[in-house]
Amino acid sequence: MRLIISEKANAARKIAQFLAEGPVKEGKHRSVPYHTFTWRGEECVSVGLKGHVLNPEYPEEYSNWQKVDPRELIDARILKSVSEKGVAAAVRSLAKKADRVIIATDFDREGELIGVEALSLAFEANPALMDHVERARFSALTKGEVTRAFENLVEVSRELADAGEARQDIDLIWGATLTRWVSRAVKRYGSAFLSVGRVQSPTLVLIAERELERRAFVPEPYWEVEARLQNGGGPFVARHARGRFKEEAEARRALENLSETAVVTEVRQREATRPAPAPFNTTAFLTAAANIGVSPSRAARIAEDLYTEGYISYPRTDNTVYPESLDLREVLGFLAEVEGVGDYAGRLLGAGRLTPTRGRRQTTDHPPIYPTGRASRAELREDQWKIYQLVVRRFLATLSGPAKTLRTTLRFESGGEPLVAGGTVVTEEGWLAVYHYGRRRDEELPRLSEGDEVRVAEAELLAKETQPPGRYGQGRLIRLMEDLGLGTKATRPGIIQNLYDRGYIHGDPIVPTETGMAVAKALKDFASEIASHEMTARLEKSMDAISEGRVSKDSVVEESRELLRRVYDHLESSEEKFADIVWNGIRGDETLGPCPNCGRNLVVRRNRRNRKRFAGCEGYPECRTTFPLPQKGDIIPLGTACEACGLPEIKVLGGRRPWVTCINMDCPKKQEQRRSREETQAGGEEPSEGQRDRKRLEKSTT
DNA sequence: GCAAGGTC
Repeated sequence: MRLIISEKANAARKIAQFLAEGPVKEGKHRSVPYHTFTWRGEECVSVGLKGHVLNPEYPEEYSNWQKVDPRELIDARILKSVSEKGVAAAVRSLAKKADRVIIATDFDREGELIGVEALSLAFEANPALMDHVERARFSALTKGEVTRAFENLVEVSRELADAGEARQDIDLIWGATLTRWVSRAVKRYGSAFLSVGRVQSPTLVLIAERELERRAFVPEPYWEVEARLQNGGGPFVARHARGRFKEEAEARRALENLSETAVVTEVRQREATRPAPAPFNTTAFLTAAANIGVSPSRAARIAEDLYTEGYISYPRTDNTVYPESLDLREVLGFLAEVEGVGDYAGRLLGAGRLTPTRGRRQTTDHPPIYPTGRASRAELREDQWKIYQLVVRRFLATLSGPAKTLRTTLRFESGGEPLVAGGTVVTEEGWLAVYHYGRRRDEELPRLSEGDEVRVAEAELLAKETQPPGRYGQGRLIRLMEDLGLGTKATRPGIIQNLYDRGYIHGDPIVPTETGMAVAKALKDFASEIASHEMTARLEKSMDAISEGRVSKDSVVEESRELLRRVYDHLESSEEKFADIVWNGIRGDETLGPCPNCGRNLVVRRNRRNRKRFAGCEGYPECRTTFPLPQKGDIIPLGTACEACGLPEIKVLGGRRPWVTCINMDCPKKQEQRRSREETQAGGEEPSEGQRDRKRLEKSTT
């Protein structure tokens, strides 16, 4: 029997269907499905893994963080433990009955490594297989590609797998060694540990540096002159053509010069075409999801569910060009019955030739993300429906014509001052009709011609300030990581989520905590190698060299160890400074704001006996001011004061969603909210946000 | 209680 091993259940099933001469028999080893069929007169069994089935880890004797010197991890042996017990058992069991094995995992570095991992399980069960291994390399899960690959079997590439293994080892060695060193230096044990890694640390540094830019930013004041003009119809807004005035006096003079009327001096119209968007690859999908308020990690999770339920295609792809083999009309056929887009899909079907847009990147491993099945709102959860709609609408947009817009610019003269008004309207909807996300409202301007006179109904001076660069949203960060080669399409959402879970960042757009800022700074100062995205770039080059047989895996890993030893030495010699930086950050996250009684800081403290936390004055015992704090969830000091009582405000993470409150249980605002709750409760209505906050504060402090 | 990479 020939055993065919692929990377995932779905691929195993499809391979069986494509190759089978006759029926495919379904079987199961415990819960792992496999497929038996005949190919070229020979019995074959196709089984799918679950990605990596082995995980690198250190031997048991290194498991104590306090007792083991982290330096030992640099040279410690690395074991591979089975991480998917069920799958491993199925592979071993099937291997016993096999006389040949074909590796059919994904055609990339990790795929080759996953194949080699599976082989180690197969050989364990049946050593005779060692001389009977072949590799099927296909880059698309289509009948044509798969049959071609199986008719042209090649050898497993030990070099390619080695490249993957070098990546694994280096990530574990650096990650584990530095995570433990930092956690020890700062004395953060248990769940409070501080993590460090090749991808997460440079990502944290990106966020921290943006925050530093914001802090260093000096806002400059400027003034604008805005006028409300009217010509019979509704009023519209025009601004002084100079835009930003740096001097208030100049702006005021311009404002005062304006007369009661303005005369049109120029009417300009410009047409523009907005081409339909390219098909979804993972990054574009995650970014679009983030823009409609679904975090990348949640979007990835939901897409995975929709994929396994058959609603959308495989969600991890770099491809932005639909393959020839994709039957666009068939997809439109079932979309014609989907709520909200049915009519649109029907019209596309009836309109004749379909010309989908194409993105820059064309790969053949997977198609771009597109809908594969009809769904109704009733059968999906609300967030699943939102994501399904996004994929469906994107697909329809890629088959639609461009949108056309008309930009009108009106110039006026009033009391010798030039004014300008602009507005854009959509003249031809095209794809915008179905893909409405982030669509701007039309800005209508009245139809005016040169020489027309309008009334200046109102004019005012606006005092503004230049703004610092914005914080990264999660979608923006995903794109930035891709540009810098950090992480992969499959891991980026998780990496970002980790930064949240470790207490390095919060909010969206992303705000680093003081601890996150401090860890980023300390790593940059004393272990700059792990703080830069260039480590990944160099690793990629080394991995190419390994896979091309130019260098050995061992020499690359050894060289990396050597570098880490030097980094480690430097860290050890700067341990105090390193720890001080991070402690300062941690203290920053525990500083809530000024004490109302003495002006010193209120900080998060714990009761010695019951370990419960509270806000206490750092002037203790001179000042004995305290306030209760919620016991559950992380507390983020906001640095703001409650407008009602003046006490510090905090954000509490954990629970279903973060909530913001001041630390004062007797705040007049809360009392006000409690009163209105009593009133509305009499009327049988929902309690408001503030009342729930009060309840939570009370509950968590008792 | 370490990382990052697959996949559910």
